[in-house]
Amino acid sequence: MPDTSGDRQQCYSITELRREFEVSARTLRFYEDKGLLTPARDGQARIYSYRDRARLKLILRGKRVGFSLAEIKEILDLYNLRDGQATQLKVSLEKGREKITELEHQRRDIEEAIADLSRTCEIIDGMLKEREMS
Amino acid sequence: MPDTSGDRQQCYSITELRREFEVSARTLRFYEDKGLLTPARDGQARIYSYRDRARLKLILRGKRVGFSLAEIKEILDLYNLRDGQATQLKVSLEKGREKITELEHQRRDIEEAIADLSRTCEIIDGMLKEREMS
DNA sequence: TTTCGCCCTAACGCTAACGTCAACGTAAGT
DNA sequence: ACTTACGTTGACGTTAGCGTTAGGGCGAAA
Repeated sequence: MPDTSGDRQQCYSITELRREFEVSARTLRFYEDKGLLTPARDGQARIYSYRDRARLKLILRGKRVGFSLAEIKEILDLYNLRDGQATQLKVSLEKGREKITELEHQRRDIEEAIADLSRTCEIIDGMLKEREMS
Repeated sequence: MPDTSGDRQQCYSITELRREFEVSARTLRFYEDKGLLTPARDGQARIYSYRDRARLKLILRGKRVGFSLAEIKEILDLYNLRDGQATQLKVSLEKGREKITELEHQRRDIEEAIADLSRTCEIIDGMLKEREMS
């Protein structure tokens, strides 16, 4: 019987992580300061687990879609609920659904922006082709 | 024959605009400082045209989708090309298409974020229902 | 006339999200 | 023994995007 339990010994140093995601070490420490990441320690050195890596991924995506670090923290906390009182769970559920509708609005904004820009690009393209005629 | 040309005499004071879009007057002036808006003047007072209003709309949407004011300015400039050399037009076209692919990436990010959050919300929901059983 | 309400400029203040620099420890290669 | 690479903790600097006084003008209502 193979041991499938503690097998995920995937660990990362700070430089491994910063290279993979192209962020500075400063940034990773900053996120830790803000409670977004909580890597283990080997003496002083930080050791990032697979879960830390996953969280970082979420953080960066959150940033790309325009969330502040504070908001991202809220979202990360959502993924951390194993325990928690029922009332607390309800609050979290509420927050999660709010974020979702927020994201859906953003998606619409983005689609409109894409549509507008596409139209404009085609107009410019048209202007260029007209000039080629002359 | 009705005059369809100069008919759009739609003008807005700074307070009208700030109320409609729920931004501060300071913000509108700031955007002007940054060259994002260029309202006409009546003495010192700003007079915003219908086009200014449209630009503001674009600015705010740009912000919502995470563009910096500098990037938004670039985009706004795209909408302003009536003149311009052919080479300049090509550059603009290039920029516009870059923004579009950027936006498409963002849309994917957002869709993934929505999917993740939805799953998490359902899990939390499941946890709540389990507790109701006991 | 005084008080409103709306408008202006100029300039300092503030928060977020890091960058950057100083000063230091440790472990490995030469 | 020295350098090089990687790690650490402060702590100050920087940029963007406004907020917030401070100080004043203009026209209508009381």
